[in-house]
Amino acid sequence: MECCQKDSDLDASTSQEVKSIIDRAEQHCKAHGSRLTTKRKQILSSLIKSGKALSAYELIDLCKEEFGGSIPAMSVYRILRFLEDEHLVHKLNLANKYVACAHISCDHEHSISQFLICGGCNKVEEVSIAKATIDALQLNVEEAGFRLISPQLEMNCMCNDCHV
Amino acid sequence: MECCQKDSDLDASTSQEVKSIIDRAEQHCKAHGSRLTTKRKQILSSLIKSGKALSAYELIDLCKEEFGGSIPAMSVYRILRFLEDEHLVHKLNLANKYVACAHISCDHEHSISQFLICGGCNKVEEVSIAKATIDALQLNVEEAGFRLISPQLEMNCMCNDCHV
DNA sequence: TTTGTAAATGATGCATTGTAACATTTAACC
DNA sequence: GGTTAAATGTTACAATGCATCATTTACAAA
Repeated sequence: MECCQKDSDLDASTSQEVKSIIDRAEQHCKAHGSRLTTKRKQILSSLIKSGKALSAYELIDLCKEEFGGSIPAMSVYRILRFLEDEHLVHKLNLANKYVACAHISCDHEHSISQFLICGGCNKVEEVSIAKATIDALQLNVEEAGFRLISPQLEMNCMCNDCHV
Repeated sequence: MECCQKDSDLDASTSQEVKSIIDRAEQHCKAHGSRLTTKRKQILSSLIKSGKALSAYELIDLCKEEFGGSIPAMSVYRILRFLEDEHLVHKLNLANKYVACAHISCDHEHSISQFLICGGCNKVEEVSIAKATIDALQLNVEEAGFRLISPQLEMNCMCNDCHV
């Protein structure tokens, strides 16, 4: 799991890093027979650059700032769903916001993640969970007569920067 | 933890059981210097009877059906916040819905819960989590430089009744 | 090149959710 | 009763998300 450790010093990736991730995402899409179009790239790179969880409407504003043309809300939602289907973006249901997957440049399929969402600045950390922990939660689910649908864990937190 | 096991056969509580829980909730409020008013009782008992997660607007409809008078949306939201503050109701942020706390009739303060939300029928099971599991998740949080705000876990599931 | 087809995006409108701001009613206490 | 604070009602509105249909774009076959 060393392949995808984040640099701990900076959240905003350099433009070079972003470009490299986007390239990687494009390869990924090609391999799946789908296309990473211009608008889709804009949305994805805005998400990557921000390093935060953003709502659909925040993304609209950000893309307008950065790329000029305004993308209608409907398109943003469709694009976000596309990116989700391609596993390039995660939807955080707790906050109704979206984050770029932290593992786009990794080769391996990543497992169940725990998303730590800062209530102050919306920064999101995507950390992996020990299998034993997952198993324990899963056991609770089965004992209650339920089946897990979306095993991603989301927790409301405060990052150390925001915490006073 | 045997005190608050749910009957596994039926979700809808009998009117007698509901009344007893409401009485208990009223005592709880009195002890805190707050009042469980008629409307608040209506909302709470609707939640208890349903045994499901309900949205604010679903609660409006349900209360109108059951008690006649219609409660305005604004009031429902205020009442839900009150009940939350009194720990009689949990807000499920994943679904933007509300459930009655499963431990109103218990004496002990209950610990961190894992909420299993059925995407089919909105039935909710509130199960407790082993301390070791909580610790493992908490450790992830701290290692990432975050602090937990609301440790309640919510997971999208399907109950066996809904799963085909 | 052209043309046909499906994918992608744009535009419009609407249902739902949640809350702000102010008005009114109710409960409790002197 | 009269006073005061809590609780509830009323109105209006902002934000979110999506359904629906219109238009544009990309790509392949003729």
